[in-house]
Amino acid sequence: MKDLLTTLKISVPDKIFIKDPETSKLGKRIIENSIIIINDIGFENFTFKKLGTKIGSNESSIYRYFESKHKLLLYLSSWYWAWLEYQLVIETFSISNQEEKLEKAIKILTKTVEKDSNFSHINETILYKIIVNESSKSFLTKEVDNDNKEGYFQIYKRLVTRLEGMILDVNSHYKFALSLASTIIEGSLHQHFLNSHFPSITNCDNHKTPTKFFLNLVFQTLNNNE
Amino acid sequence: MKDLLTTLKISVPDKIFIKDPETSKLGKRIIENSIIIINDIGFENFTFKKLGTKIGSNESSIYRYFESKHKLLLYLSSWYWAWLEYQLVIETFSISNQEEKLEKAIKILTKTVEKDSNFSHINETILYKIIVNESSKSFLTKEVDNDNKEGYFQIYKRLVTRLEGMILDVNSHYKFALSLASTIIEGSLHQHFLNSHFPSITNCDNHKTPTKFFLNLVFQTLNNNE
DNA sequence: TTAAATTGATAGTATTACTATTATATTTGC
DNA sequence: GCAAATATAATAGTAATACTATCAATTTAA
Repeated sequence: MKDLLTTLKISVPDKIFIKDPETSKLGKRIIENSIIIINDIGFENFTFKKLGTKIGSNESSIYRYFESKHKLLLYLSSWYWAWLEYQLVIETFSISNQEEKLEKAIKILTKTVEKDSNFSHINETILYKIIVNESSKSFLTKEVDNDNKEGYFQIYKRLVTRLEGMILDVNSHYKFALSLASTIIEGSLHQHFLNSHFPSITNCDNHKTPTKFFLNLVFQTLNNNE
Repeated sequence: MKDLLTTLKISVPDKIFIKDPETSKLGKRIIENSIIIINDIGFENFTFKKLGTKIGSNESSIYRYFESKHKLLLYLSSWYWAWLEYQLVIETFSISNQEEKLEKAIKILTKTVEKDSNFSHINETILYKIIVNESSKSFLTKEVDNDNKEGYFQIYKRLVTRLEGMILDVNSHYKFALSLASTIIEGSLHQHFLNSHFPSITNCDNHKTPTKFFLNLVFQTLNNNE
């Protein structure tokens, strides 16, 4: 897996950026350090000026890569979902038993990202924290329909429909496969968030993981619909 | 129900505001019109200046009620959850059958708010849209732990634990009652959002409602855990 | 009716989220 | 190895945001 990722490039819809940050040293520093700063101070407090200062570069140079910090967030989100999708496809590819395949998929999609794979300038552990805390802001805007039309959420949507397919392969009669798939993916982020900030309204912790919660939820539901 | 609400006051943690908007005409106009503007232009584009212009009042006067627009969002969220909690308690109070009670609770918590009750200056239908689109932003911040300590999320958390109680009354062996409760409440908002903006990743629509999805999910799960 | 409280008007500040211009490096193609 | 193209840096500027402060005018309550 790791080896494959050193040669393969995660690719993000190219309308998201003005200039592909993967094509230059500065671009990579922008991505690497924006992840660190957003995690440190939050997306609202993050500015291109602060990023410029941190990387010893100029605000105006960053604007040549991304037209706004919102686009940068879209980029980071897309990158993360592409990275997860990649793992999902590789790690479930050879599993022929459908239940086993779905189980593996849910494990991948609901786990905490704890180890940085170190194959690039992107620290996936920190990026995962940003996804938990900030990624909803990429679509909870007045521009969401326009952004969607531009294709900025295609990877995320493709991931949901992949999971839907696996759900239907286990039970083709189930009527809410898409809703269940989207609930697993968003709900898992939410349970991780609650574990960190509102432990009184989740059962999830290091032992009772979101993975266990969703595995139980999904299989009890699928095993008992028609 | 409606009659009761004309005499009862929905109460919100009082540290959220500087001056209680319910105690004056201006305060009520602030609440009434902030809901309208936030729904129109989104929370990011909403400012106290724009609100002041709309209600023919001064920016500085609004600051005497809320120290920031974030506090106003916390107020609106708390108000909404208190309003929902009120309905939940009243409408499930006299149901003795536990399954029936939980069913009723899920129906209340996952339904689309479509009719304005008209008992006050607050339009619940529009407020509901704000909850769907903006309420996550009330806790997805760097200040969340502090805000939580101040008690700003107490009504929301109480609502989740009420639902947890009802889940446990149906199946006391189930290990994820809190996580299921929080998933129902947040997940339902998310499915409504997807229905409006990303219909390709949800099965939910006017006929296949989030209510049906969650009712099926919850009862299949609870009926098959120990 | 007088004081207290509320609201309005105006001004001011630091920061944000950019755009524009010009100068200086760096890379590349021949 | 050098010119041309491209990328980056520096500086300046703008309208808007998210406030705070002050003081005057108005309303309300004792």
